[in-house]
Amino acid sequence: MALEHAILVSLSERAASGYDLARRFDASIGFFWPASHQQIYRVLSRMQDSGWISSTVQTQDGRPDKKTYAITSTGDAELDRWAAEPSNREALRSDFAVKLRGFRDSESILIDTRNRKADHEQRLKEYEESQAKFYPVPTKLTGTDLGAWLALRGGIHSELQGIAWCEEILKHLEGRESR
Amino acid sequence: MALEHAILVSLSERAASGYDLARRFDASIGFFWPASHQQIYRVLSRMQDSGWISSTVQTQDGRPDKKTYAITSTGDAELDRWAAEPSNREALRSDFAVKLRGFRDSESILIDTRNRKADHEQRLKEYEESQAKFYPVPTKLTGTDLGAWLALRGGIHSELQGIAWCEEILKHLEGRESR
DNA sequence: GTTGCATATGCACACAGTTGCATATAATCT
DNA sequence: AGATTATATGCAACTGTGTGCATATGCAAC
Repeated sequence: MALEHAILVSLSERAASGYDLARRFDASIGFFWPASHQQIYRVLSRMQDSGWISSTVQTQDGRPDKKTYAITSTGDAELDRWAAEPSNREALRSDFAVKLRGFRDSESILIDTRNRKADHEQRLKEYEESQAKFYPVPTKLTGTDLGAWLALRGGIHSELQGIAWCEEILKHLEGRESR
Repeated sequence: MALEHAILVSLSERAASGYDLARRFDASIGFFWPASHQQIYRVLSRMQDSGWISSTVQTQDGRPDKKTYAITSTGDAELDRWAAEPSNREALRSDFAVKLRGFRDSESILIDTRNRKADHEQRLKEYEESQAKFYPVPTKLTGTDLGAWLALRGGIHSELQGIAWCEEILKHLEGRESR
């Protein structure tokens, strides 16, 4: 029951179609809650049935028709209810950690680790660009912007941690190899 | 397709019953791949059908019968195959980050953040105790032990990062409140 | 003696997420 | 003219996870 709320958050910022949301999920909210367009369309129908959102069909020229969804007052109340509810800690669930724990082949772990590190660095770069672009003066932020910035900070912390871990692994495994 | 492999890793260390595995998952492998006993029993059946594990029933006195599972050579081969396969990066999926991003009520976020911080600290303590107990001299570790230690290091990094994030949030939100 | 806990195994339903497929318009590129 | 890309929406099947329920033994505490 959290994709619903991620969508509500996104729609509370601005009304959007399923397609728009799918793109937003690829770029911003999706950093913290990834979702495919199929999933988004399915959940949007469900949310409309619950009365959390309403839709209007727009005819566009040069493009297919577009169903734009907007948050309703019921949806807004639900968002309030959810925000007040304590969030439960997401469990760590890492394929890679299990693989490390099993430790069969040092070579494939090294390759994996280097790839992961590059991946973390790439993501970190995206986050930092986003931070520089949207929140250049963090001390002046208030309300929603402050929250969004702090969420982004979480992403940045997470990538930095991932990189530190990879470096620690490389330090210990590459050292062993060369000996 | 990863609970299977987490179980294979665990069984490759020592044969076990579903019940044993459930307890191990609560304590060690489960740090990186949580699983309930129901899920474990279900997957064990599936794995036996695939020939990855074999079982023997043991009659115990004073306790219900026990089905002990051991890894087969097929299972070992599967573990090798899986270890060589590149692991895909687990996506960040955080309810809390979405809530921050939405930022409705600063008070409930503060409560949430303090709880999360305490939670991270608790988990960190467990990891550090485990580290002190099982891997007191990391530089001397080799093979499986080195891998298990590096996995644990990942957990430690992750908790430290979580704590740092919480502190950053508190710094910014508590500051705002008092003004 | 009965309540609760640890041991031990499992079914069934619900819900969430992934993947593959399907369809349609229109602009741009080759 | 044909291919690709972007816009736009959705169904269906499968897989994985979570939650509740069911059952059985035996020990220890109250």
